[in-house]
Amino acid sequence: MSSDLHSALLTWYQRHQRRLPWRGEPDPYRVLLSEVLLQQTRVEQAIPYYHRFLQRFPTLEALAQAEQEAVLQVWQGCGYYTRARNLHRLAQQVVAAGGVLPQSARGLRALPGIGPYTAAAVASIAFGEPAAAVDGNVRRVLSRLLAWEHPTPKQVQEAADALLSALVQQKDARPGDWNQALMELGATVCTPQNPGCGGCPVAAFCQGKASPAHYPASRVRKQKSLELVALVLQGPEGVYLEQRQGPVLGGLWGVPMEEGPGALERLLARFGLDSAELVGPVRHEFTHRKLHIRVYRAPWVAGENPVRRPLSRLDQKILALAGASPTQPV
DNA sequence: AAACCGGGGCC
DNA sequence: GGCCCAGGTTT
Repeated sequence: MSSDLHSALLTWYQRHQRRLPWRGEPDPYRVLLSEVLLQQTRVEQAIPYYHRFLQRFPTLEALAQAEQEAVLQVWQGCGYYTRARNLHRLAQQVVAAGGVLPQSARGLRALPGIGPYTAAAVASIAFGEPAAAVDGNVRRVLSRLLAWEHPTPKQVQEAADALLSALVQQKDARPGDWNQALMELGATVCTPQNPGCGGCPVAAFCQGKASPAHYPASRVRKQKSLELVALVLQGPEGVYLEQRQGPVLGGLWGVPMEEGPGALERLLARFGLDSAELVGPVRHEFTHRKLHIRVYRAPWVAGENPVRRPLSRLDQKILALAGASPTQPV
């Protein structure tokens, strides 16, 4: 009964899986890198960063020896920059402890930036451990299979564990393939909108196919508006940049920015300026923030070429508007 | 449990 | 404009 579901999905996966750069890679470091890049990031967006990152940091040892700023430079534009900082820390910890990645989900889970999903994904894909990896795809696929509208994380994990346990009963079970098959189904067939139930290999087992849009119920997200002022200081050598601190874009560089009433006055006071020229507005959205930035420009005595620093998309927009975009060195 | 953390593609 | 992505950490 249940093994029909397993064989149907695994057979489908053998035939329909996408060719991805990290598929079939034996190097656990590459598997780990791919999984970290794929955290809340679409496959198509992650692929170029995967190649860039490996070209610059081919091994865990190379990554461990790098400066954090160099790591962020490669990660620039990919978002969720704590991933890059944590992966860097992870490399340094593992190399300091002998240079070998833990091979169990439990051991991996203890490393920075590795949560339950990534630990299970790497342990199963790189080391064959039967650990159920539950991501957004698996949550959606199982919610629909079982017609669960409001599944708790625990419920989903237990359902995934049960399915994997049933698979492991069989001979030559490959937990990594099973996890990837579930995720591949969610990414290409059992999609959030307009799922392709007609071509689904497990439609016969699905209790939610009559109304897949009901499962699971979408989450509520609030987006707050924020008023900001940015100051682009232009000197003979380039633009004044500072390293951002704190949780938002931490570790990246950018132009001075202030929030709320009196933001411009505070910025001018910081640099002892009387006035600055209004260049224009920049709008930028994060998942939970809608930023409205008034960009000002003023001459300054010192600055640098922004191409040498890791910048967020937000600061790239600001610099572009101010006519101070990064220029490649000749 | 809920909030917070980027950027992007699709409808 | 809404949705959500091969999630993790903090509160």
